[in-house]
Amino acid sequence: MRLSQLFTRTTRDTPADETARNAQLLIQAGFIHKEMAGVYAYLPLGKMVLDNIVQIIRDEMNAIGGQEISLTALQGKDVWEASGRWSDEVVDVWFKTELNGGSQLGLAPTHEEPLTNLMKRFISSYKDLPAYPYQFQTKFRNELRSKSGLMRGREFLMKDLYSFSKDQAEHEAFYEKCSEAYVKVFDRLGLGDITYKTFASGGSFSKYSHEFQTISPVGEDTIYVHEGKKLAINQEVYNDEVLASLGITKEELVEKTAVEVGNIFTLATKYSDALDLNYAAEDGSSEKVFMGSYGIGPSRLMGLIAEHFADDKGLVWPENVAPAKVYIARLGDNPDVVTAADVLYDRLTAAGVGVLYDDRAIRPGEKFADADLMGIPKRIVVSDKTVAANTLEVKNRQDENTEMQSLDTVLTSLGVAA
RNA sequence: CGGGGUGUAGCGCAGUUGGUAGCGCGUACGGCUGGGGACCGUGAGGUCGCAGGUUCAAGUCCUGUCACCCCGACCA
Repeated sequence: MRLSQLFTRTTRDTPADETARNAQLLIQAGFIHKEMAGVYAYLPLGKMVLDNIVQIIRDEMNAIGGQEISLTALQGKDVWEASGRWSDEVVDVWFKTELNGGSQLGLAPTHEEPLTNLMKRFISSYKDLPAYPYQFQTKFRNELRSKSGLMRGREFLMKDLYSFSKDQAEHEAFYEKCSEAYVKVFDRLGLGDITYKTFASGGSFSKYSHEFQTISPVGEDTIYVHEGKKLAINQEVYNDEVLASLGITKEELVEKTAVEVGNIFTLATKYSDALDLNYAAEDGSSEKVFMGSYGIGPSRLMGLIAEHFADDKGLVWPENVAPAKVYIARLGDNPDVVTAADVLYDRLTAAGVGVLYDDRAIRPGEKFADADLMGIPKRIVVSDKTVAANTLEVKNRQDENTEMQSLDTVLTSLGVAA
């Protein structure tokens, strides 16, 4: 993308109404726009980051048999009444509204009920199981107070996968598989080193569950980490019973603050009971479907990644999620420089390498500042100097020093045939 | 939902004892400059959050209301 064409712009000042570093930087760099507290719009560069995160999750969900769907945000109350969750006393974050005729509707805060109900159309025999539908959906939760920028919104994106299994054994095998897939997701997002599978409370679903917690000073959860076993225990279930069951002593654990980036729950037959989701077993008897749910918040991850890697110059995106791999800073508009920069841009673009091409008529300092603020992994300068030497100047976002490289070397290093 | 704070140009802000609104950034045009957000000049840009009240006169005082931020409680 040519920056002369991009409609967003960076700003020097940080927004006054944000204290969360992730929101400040993302707004300053033009990645997002704040619509209201806890509600953010994604602008071109921000949408690219979000899409990259979504795609990584999609890859891994597909790899374990997930089938992508898209459920509705508008929900009738019937299915929720069946499980007892329509009541504001049970679920206190509902946004509710109604049709012209007066029928009550809710903006879905999650999707267990409607999906379970939907699956009744397709699950009638053991031959129909297991099934692993998942979606990326906007969830609406009327939080009393929203904060931390993208990390706790009233409207946010969530990947939720639901497993429908014949029995507990089949469920547990998938539960483990999904857990492994989550590890891959966080590795690919660059958070693997600081993300721990965490033993946690099952909330309204079951006694225990697992969360994936990423160590971060802006986190809202307290966890106890066991480095050797690469696992952790959430403070809410930090007790002797849990410690004993995991074969761990308190002395081996270190207290940390963390952000919940994923969770996996065993739902068992809670929803199949409530909504009568049954199947005919091999012997002809009617059995309840055994369920699980598995969530990851891509928008929260975007905020966390922004927050975690940022430095005093701005955002620093891991390569896998960056809106572009390369930032071409073209200094000046001498014909030879323009030609050299255009050639580089065209070669990379043709090869599918994401590029932000700064072809704007502004001073070099501004281009460097924007390249840093936007957090693009590799910056390549094309100028009179580089053209005269028949080279390109390359600098990685985190490095101080630059390096002169030939066009071929640059292309090869980016996986493009020279 | 309790406590505290803030709403003035696209963004960041100033505005004294009430007297009819200003600065920086950005933006338009011209000049100059050309490797870390330069500089000079000339412009455009406002329902002072909203509603009511007091007053000859309200950005400024009073009442109500909406929104935003922080701390707490709650929460993927």
